[in-house]
Amino acid sequence: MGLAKTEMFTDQQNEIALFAKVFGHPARVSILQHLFKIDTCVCGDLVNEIGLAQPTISQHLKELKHLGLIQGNVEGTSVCYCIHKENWMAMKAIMFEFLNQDVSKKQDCC
Amino acid sequence: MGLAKTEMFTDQQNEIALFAKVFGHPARVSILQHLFKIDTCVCGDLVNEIGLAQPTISQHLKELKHLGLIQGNVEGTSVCYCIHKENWMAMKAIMFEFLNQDVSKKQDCC
DNA sequence: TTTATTAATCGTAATATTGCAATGTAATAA
DNA sequence: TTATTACATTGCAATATTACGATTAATAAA
Repeated sequence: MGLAKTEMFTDQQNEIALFAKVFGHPARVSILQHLFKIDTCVCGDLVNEIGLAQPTISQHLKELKHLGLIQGNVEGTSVCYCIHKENWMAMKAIMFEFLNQDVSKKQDCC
Repeated sequence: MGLAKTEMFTDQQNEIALFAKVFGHPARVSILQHLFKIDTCVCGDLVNEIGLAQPTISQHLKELKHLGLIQGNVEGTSVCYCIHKENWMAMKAIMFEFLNQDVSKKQDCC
């Protein structure tokens, strides 16, 4: 049905999935890496940096913003984007907890 | 077009996106958490554990296996699944590098 | 005001994902 | 041999995602 049955999972599981999903496209990974690489915020050159059309980039930015991972401020006719530090760190903590489950104590089964 | 233009991104960006995408569904998050929680491998009870139909679980397992994050061994009529330790740790290193970019030195712009 | 610039939104086509009923397959049990 | 059990595969309907042309909105520059 193309529709995840979120109601049968915990809030934590759904939250992990939401964050992961936003990283599940290379364009958004690229946007975030670029925002990290440059030391200030980006005002508009993301379209040149990445090779996708402006509406496509705008859509990806919207999704990142919707999850709170980036923030955008209007600066004249352009918009300045940067990582939302606090929310990024909060997301990181959630993802780390999931990824960091200790695998070493598991016995070799199978 | 519903089709990611992977050729315009780096291998690293595409790899991060692939791993993230597989975590982008709560059922797969739930499956992985269950495999971590129990100390041995799971022989079949994932369908009871999670409330989805058997073909649906089977499909999610297939995707996890395809990325190498889990392994499954036939054990009579049932199949035993567990985390693939080595591949999990390799994936973790890649995801950590992406998530762990230092946010503290960025100035407040915007 | 007119024109340019920048980015968001709308509409739409192409493709992907999710979920499950039905069916297939392989191993075991009776 | 004939169930039975456990899981995989197939096929399909419903929904989601991706990408972009066209348009709109807002501000800046002329």
